[in-house]
Amino acid sequence: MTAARAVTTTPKRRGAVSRGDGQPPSAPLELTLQAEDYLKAIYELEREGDAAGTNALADRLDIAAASVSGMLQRLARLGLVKTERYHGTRLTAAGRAVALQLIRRHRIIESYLVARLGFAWDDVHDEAERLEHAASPQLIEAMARVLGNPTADPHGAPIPTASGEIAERELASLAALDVGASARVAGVNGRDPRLLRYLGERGIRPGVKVRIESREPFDGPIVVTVGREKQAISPGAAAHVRVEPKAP
Amino acid sequence: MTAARAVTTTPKRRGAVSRGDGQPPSAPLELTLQAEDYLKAIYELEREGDAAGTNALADRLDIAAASVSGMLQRLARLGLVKTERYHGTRLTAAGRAVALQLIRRHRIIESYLVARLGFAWDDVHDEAERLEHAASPQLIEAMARVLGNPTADPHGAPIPTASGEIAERELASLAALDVGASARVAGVNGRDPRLLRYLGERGIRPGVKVRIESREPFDGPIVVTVGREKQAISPGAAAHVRVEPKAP
DNA sequence: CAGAAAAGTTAGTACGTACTAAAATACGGT
DNA sequence: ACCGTATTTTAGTACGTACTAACTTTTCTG
Repeated sequence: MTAARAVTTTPKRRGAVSRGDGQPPSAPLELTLQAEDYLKAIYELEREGDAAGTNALADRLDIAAASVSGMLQRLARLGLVKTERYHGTRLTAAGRAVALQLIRRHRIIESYLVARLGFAWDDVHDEAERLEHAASPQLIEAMARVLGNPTADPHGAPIPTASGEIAERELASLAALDVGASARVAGVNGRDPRLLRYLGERGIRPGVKVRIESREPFDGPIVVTVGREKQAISPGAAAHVRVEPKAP
Repeated sequence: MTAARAVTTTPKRRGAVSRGDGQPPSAPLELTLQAEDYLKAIYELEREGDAAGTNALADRLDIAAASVSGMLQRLARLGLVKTERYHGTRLTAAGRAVALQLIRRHRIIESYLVARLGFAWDDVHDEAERLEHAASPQLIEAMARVLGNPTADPHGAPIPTASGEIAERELASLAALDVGASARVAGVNGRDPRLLRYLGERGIRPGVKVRIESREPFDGPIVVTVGREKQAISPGAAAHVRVEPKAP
């Protein structure tokens, strides 16, 4: 068969996940599931430090750094991020709005699964991770309504409002507290259900009071009092526990 | 920069939507969202006639016929369909199993949205269409449990069991009934919410008894008695109403 | 401050999924 | 049996997203 030139004649929009939220006035802004994941990850990394580094992103998303570079350029083209060549990436206002909506979806879904469908708090992350890309705003708001518009998810993380405001508290990591300090557990970061279960079994859950008893050198265990029991946990695990420091 | 040969070194699996149902023993079988949509559409077309034609599929999925051809070859490679060149496509047993699981997901989600989240029966299709690809088996079974394992969705369509059995009833189209015949509405086919709402407003809903009063020639309206009122509807709309014929 | 290590980018490739245009096949009616 | 139309497939292209390899830039350390 001989050559046939394909004359590009405005094909229709493809690849993006339509969530059926018809916004006729202005921007359609349909993002792919992957793009959404990047934005959320950038948001989180920005919160944990400064601009999100390419390798850190690659690590978190389990994607090769080179691929991340490429995607960041695409997101920059869409006006969702601002990348400073060789110096990390930040969300623009538009990008942050998308990320916050995703986080709202995620946390409401987690809350709903635990409250209404009998899921364990340590077993909802992956489910929410998938559903957050598929759920329409109507579904999310219906879930929120049924739950009485919760303000925190089962891990203690605050839920952004529908208009994208989030009550970020000043939190420290359990691993960073001094010996003798007391704190209230605000939440537990982390995607790994085993870690969540492990901590949960030791009583480390949102709302619980803890006190640092001692810490061993050379990355040794941290001993904390939880309720009336003492628990020795690794600094690695403790790093995922977000706490609200208290006066002794 | 000079040429660099990319040496293919077994990259990791990509593109498919992992639903987190870890089946370590045999087949992973992770399908993309699109592949799943094709399988469902083929299932439906097979039920409405014989092998699914490429154009019919293209029509239903709103995709160019050429693209459908390509995808069918991929699905055939995966052993999910059997295509007889130029003569339509059928699901294999494996393909049918996937389609039935999707239909189960879809119908349970629809049921749940109506029963627990205040959605209107004519407004759940699109939401379910997206969620069915993201929901894990655990979520689906949790929803089913909460609802008491329903056997039909809000449109009256039967829900396949978790093991893939479906109670397909012998149904006729309202458009095909003779004048004077009575029937019970079993369900309404269709993705178009306007049609569903239109019919619903006229009392045509699953479970309702109808009687054909008259039909006009040249594709004219069909007059049916619904409850104690007479309604004149177009044959096009009537064709979407599935009924269980009854003795007069 | 130089050189090594770390971090990031570019180049080239692959695959899934879509498109248009054009060719091939099948089918119904004269 | 033939011809035109409908259906389907192939050819060629595009784009998003991923990969590895190789290169560049920045940062850290002796």
